[in-house]
Amino acid sequence: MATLNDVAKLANVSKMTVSRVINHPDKVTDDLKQLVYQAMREVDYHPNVAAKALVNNSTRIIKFCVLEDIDTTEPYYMNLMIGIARSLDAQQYSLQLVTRRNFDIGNCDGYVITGMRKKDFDWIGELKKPLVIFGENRFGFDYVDTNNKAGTFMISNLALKRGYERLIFIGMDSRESFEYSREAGYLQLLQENQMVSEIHRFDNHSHLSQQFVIDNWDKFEPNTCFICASDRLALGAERGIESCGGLIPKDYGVTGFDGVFLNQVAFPQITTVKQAIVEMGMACGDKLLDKIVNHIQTSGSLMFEPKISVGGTIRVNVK
Amino acid sequence: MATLNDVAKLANVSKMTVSRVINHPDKVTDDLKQLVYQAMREVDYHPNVAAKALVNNSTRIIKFCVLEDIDTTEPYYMNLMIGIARSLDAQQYSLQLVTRRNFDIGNCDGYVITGMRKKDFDWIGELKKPLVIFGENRFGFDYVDTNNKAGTFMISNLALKRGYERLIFIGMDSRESFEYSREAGYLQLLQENQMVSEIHRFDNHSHLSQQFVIDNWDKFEPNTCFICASDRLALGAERGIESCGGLIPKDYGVTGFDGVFLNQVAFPQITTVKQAIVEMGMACGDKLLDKIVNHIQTSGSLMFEPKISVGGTIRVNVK
DNA sequence: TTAAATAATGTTACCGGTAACATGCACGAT
DNA sequence: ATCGTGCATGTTACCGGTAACATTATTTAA
Repeated sequence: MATLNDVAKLANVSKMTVSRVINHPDKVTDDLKQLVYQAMREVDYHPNVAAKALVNNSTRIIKFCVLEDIDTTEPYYMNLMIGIARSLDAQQYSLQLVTRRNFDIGNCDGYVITGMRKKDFDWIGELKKPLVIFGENRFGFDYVDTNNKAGTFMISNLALKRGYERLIFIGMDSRESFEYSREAGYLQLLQENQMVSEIHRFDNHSHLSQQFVIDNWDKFEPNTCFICASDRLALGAERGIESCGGLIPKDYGVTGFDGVFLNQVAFPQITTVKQAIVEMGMACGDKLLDKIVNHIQTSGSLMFEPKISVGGTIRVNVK
Repeated sequence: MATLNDVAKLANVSKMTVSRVINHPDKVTDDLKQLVYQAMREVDYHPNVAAKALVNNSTRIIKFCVLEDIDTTEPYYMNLMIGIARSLDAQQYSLQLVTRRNFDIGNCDGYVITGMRKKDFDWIGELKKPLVIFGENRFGFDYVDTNNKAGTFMISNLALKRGYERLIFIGMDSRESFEYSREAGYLQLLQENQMVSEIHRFDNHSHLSQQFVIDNWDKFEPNTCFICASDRLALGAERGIESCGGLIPKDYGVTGFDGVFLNQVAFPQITTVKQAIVEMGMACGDKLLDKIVNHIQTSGSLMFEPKISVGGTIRVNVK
């Protein structure tokens, strides 16, 4: 690999001038810059990341910390990682995947943390390196997330427009911010339309929502739509309805939330709120690097507007 | 952060002695070793990875390259990554996720490559850094994989033991090594039992196997089991059978392959060949680091024996 | 006209490790 | 007693960058 020195010799200048061309180009004359650029191209110069890291006392490593149980979340986080990695690569940072188990092992320059719960507030606050949280939170940490409230509002509205008269919310049994926001979107729509709300909550497993639908089947009149807080719950609801002989989407509607993988393997595919996960991953990376490079303490949060992904679980036209 | 020098001063020795205690402990007397260890503990010494990387002309970065389209494979690879990351972390290496797009950007010390197809043989052969392929191949690259043949043999045998009289294989329409091996396991069992084989191949999408079952429903007599080369195909077959009114597992059986996620979201859950993916990921990491650290050219391949994950798509007892 | 300010480039030292060589000391053979 | 030998430890230089300071050339102000 060619080094600064190689470039310097070829261009007949000192290492320092080459370094300046890269880092402080305004302090070098245009003539020299051209010379140096030319030499860099000739020897195919790429900076040595380790040397930079050493002199800057940095590691060029970003830890991506997944605090949730990985197996409940796999497909989702893979996309997020791809986004983060894409952003970091561009600036020669590399991504390290950690969990609660091995969080402390080894050094890094910053963190992207996801799956944070209330109880994590304390130790995360103690961290000395910049961080970005993936997932809304009310503790003041910078975060990136989907606009959860807008998502459920939007899809509840769609269900209403398609003629379902009763909207029942099936939420996640966790007192976390994103869940509140999703419920809030549903509630807002119902209030605006003077409808009666009904919310049930379960752990995020399809068999629980499925069982719920089966157990209460006699209470659900045709023309009901289940607004679910996750595709997993929607999948269960869909199965429950089908096993009770309900017709989807004619008599019963189901909507999900996430739009990663599960909505597609369901049959019929779930009409869901699709999050722009790869893009959010890139935003996490960009935001974090910005904080690291420019020594910014707080840079505010970022909400991505979700889109509706059309499947076959709600009617295409008004009944 | 404490450095070698800090430790050295505290222990009243030179940097070099401390370095030797770490890297060549046999060249230092026991007394000094104790002294140095004590000092290291006192200042909480952790080696500076960047400095090591600089002097060894290494990067401490391993690229994990997914050559397949990520969206068809998400849940699978997330687990693999977790395994790889776990292995690398222990030795202070960090993992970089790359795809075809950004493969060349930035330096590294080695590669774990997955989703390799025949056409990739050439350029992978040109790589100058150590590599491990995830997924069997017949080009001589070291690999880690499940024993695919044993897997389909095992599960076909189970179907047979449970009394299904006809076994139909639904494979993937790709002329890759792992597919051949999976078919081979099936074929071997059928030959040993003097049964007639029947193989169909599709792209790895559930709706294709589903459509196939529906289109040919009249040809499938009760007591048939579909041995599928992936959980995705199995999911489709399961749906096809159900939509035609076939009873699972009473009259029809379905088996899958992979045991990651999809088999669990199916209903009933798919009886499948479960791969030990996290462990294989760790093996990839360990193998690669071994090659890097010890300058080994070729270290042979590694086959993991799969296990059967029992779901509800084949009978529990003989009919 | 000349001293002082300013801009462009070069020199040196350092980041935290490690290899290679240098030193000093104990011990056995002569 | 003398010398070589081997072992334990220390010194030096270097990996590839960058900050801080030094030097030189060019302007500007008095």
